[in-house]
Amino acid sequence: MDRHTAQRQAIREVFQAARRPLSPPEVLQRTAARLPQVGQATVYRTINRLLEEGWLRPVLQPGGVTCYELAGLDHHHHFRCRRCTQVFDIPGCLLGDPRKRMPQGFKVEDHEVWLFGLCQACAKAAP
Amino acid sequence: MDRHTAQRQAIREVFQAARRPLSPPEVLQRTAARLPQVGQATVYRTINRLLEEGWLRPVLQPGGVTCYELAGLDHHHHFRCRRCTQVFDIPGCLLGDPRKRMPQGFKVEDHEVWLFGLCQACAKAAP
DNA sequence: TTATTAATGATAATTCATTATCATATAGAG
DNA sequence: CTCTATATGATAATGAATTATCATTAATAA
Repeated sequence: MDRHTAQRQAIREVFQAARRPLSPPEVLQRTAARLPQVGQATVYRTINRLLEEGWLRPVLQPGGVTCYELAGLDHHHHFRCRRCTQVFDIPGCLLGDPRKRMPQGFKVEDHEVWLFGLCQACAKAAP
Repeated sequence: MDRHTAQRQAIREVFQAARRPLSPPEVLQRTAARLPQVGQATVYRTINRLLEEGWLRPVLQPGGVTCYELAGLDHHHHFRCRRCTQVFDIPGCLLGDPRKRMPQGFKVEDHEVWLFGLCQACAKAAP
């Protein structure tokens, strides 16, 4: 049976409030702001449960930690700030039709676009 | 001082022959075809040296092992086969201008495009 | 050819993210 | 309210990639 706990509720609300992909340490930090005693094992366990439920999905960074975002968002891409390493959503799709450039016989099923640079806050702080 | 060894030469030739990014285990396997006694430590050490020399550059996969490719190739993107996990080059750039979709104040410096699906060999084998 | 010193190979150690363990706390059924 | 099974928190263990160690090998300067 599935019990409703303060930890799970808080972690869900953290993701809903973030509006961007979060890493497990980020989830821990934000959840601990409300439940200071929360442990990282609970964060990992809850993330895994929310993945199984289809409420979250993984965001696999090139050369970065795995983050998680709400499942069911519209197709979009991601931006990572090289200074603060936070990941942000870029709405819409930036990709042209890949098929015209593919080698013969390759079947494209999915794609990802990653943008890198400075986020608004870091661009101001380190111009 | 820099000594010329059969291992280094072989590893360089493996990268030049591959024409796609290689993971350290792939480099080890291909190098061992010529130098059966080669150790993985030598592969890692040599890759690091070739990176420092600017002869290789890292290819960081989303959710995959780090691969390496020849530095100085023209701008291109990458395809990963979900069946054999090999990475292939996609020549040219598939990206539209990202600036029109960026949130205010973000500075885009770089980008990556990843395509996923089945490579030619795997598409034939598992249709 | 010899001496020296960098490179190698085998393997131990490290790192970092994630998972397992287990005693305790607590949600929710009755 | 009481009971029981699930969830939690602290921490140990794991797994995978990479790096360090060190005795041995071998490239190259003299």
